[in-house]
Amino acid sequence: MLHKDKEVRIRFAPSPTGQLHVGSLRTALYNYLPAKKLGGSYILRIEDTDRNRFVPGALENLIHILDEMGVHHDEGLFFDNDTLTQKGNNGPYIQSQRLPIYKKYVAELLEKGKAYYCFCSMTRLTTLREEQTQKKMAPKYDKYCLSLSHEEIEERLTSNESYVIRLNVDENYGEVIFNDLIRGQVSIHSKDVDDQVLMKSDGFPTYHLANVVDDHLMRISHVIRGEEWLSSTPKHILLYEAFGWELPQFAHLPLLLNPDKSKLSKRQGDVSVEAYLEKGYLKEALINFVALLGWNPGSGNTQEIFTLDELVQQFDISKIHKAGAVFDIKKLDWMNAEYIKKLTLDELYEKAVPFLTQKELFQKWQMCHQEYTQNERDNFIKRVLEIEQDRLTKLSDVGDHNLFFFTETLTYDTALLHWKKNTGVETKSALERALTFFTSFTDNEWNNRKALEEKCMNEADEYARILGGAEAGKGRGDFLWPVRVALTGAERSPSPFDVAFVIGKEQSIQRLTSAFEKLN
RNA sequence: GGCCCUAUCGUCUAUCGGCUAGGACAUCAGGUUCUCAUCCUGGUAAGAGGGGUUCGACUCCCCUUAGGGCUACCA
Repeated sequence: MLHKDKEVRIRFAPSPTGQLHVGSLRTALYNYLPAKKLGGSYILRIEDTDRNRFVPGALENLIHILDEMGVHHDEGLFFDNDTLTQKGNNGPYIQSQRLPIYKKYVAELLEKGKAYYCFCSMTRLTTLREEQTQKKMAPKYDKYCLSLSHEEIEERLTSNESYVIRLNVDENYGEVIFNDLIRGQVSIHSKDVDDQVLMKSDGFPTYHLANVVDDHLMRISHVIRGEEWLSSTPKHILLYEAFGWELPQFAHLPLLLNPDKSKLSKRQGDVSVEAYLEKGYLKEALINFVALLGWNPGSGNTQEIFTLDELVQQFDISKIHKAGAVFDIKKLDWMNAEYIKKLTLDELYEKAVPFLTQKELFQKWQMCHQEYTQNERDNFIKRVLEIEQDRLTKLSDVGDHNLFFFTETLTYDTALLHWKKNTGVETKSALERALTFFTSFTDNEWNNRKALEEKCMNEADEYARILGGAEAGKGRGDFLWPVRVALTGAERSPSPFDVAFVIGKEQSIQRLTSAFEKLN
């Protein structure tokens, strides 16, 4: 099926209209993966033929974000050191710089009678469409200008009349049949194919012309794009045939969907890669997640977590699905948490600090601890992260679950200090005991999380034993619960020894003292 | 309206004629545990409907239904 004898050259050809859509990221990936898997080239071409949709900076942003996501192209348009450059022998790789090429090929079409001038006004086209829809017919151009004489065309051209150039579709051609790598044989009758505009009145080509010309000239072997292009593929095939060019392999990808199954849109949540990155999703998780929306290795392979390299190794176009896939943020959350758990502390630190430092709770903490050196500050952050790592869904969640790390004035109901149905007398003695216990620590011991935990658990057991142990219905909780609440003021939190480890000896003793005094 | 595509748990999916329909997320229950999170165990949950073909259909064919895409001098 795949032309193994032919050089594999696969392109991703986005329009720079703003931020990178997650659907586009997946399309990019589904082009990149087979290109790499088959040992071919992955090319980035920019399709900027719509001047009305020009967005300043969008092009640079597009290239930058693709690069940041790790989907690197071998050929095409690059953005190095703030300047646009092109790499490869098939350029330019931006369509607005290829206008003379399209002119040349459209002239060839004109000459062959496969295309024709059209001078119809917008109002004529609009009324034509209205009439057709009223008669419940499919809106289609009526070939009105096809019958224009050479003289008349010349005359109108010289008088600078506005015109477009249309594809001359032969209604009697019959079924246009093609074999889609994902959908199998697809056929659409030529009578249902419109005389598509190929060259707009502003001299720019439409997608259809530019795409076909460029794919041929750039020797693209596989055209892998969204399903929205499926119904215009016959136009493209007719163009390839008009030029006498060999067809590439086509593969039309299923769409990404909203929870209500409509096409993924901004109305129902974030759609840009940038937005997800800003929300604290890791690029690796995003790539992994999006890759699995419409593809999986199949045949009993239940692997869910993939690196980019593993995706390249295992990818197979024939295993791409036909049906659209709902973008389920819950599964992305799970996957992101998995990736966060796998990070080393240093990696987590590097990725999470930007999120933490922009938080008010952290800024306030920093104000209160201006005496801290950079080292002491980093040390504190790393301790926080060490404890939070298993509790994070997104990087932006850092600190949110454990506010008591950052504030020294705890407000809580004294009743919370008592574990279950404790009398309060025991709570007080537990706090008293914890106070002497923590005071006995050296700084060195305090900095060792494992040792701190071990000693703390021993102390809890010892305390439970003194109270009478299991026989008396007493346990570790009689010690650990009040200590934890004293340190956090919260009903839910990490273990007391973990909290103590983060906030330090001095602060721990201070909080225990304060709790103890509350009980008087 | 026309043309085209699609259809397995709520969601992502395995299955390429033999199925007690498997996995993951979510959800529920239990365990570990001072609480939370992590972790471990288990449960609920699916082949849109109707016809064929076949010894046998989730798998192949047809119809219906539902959803989606396209229907621009946008991509």
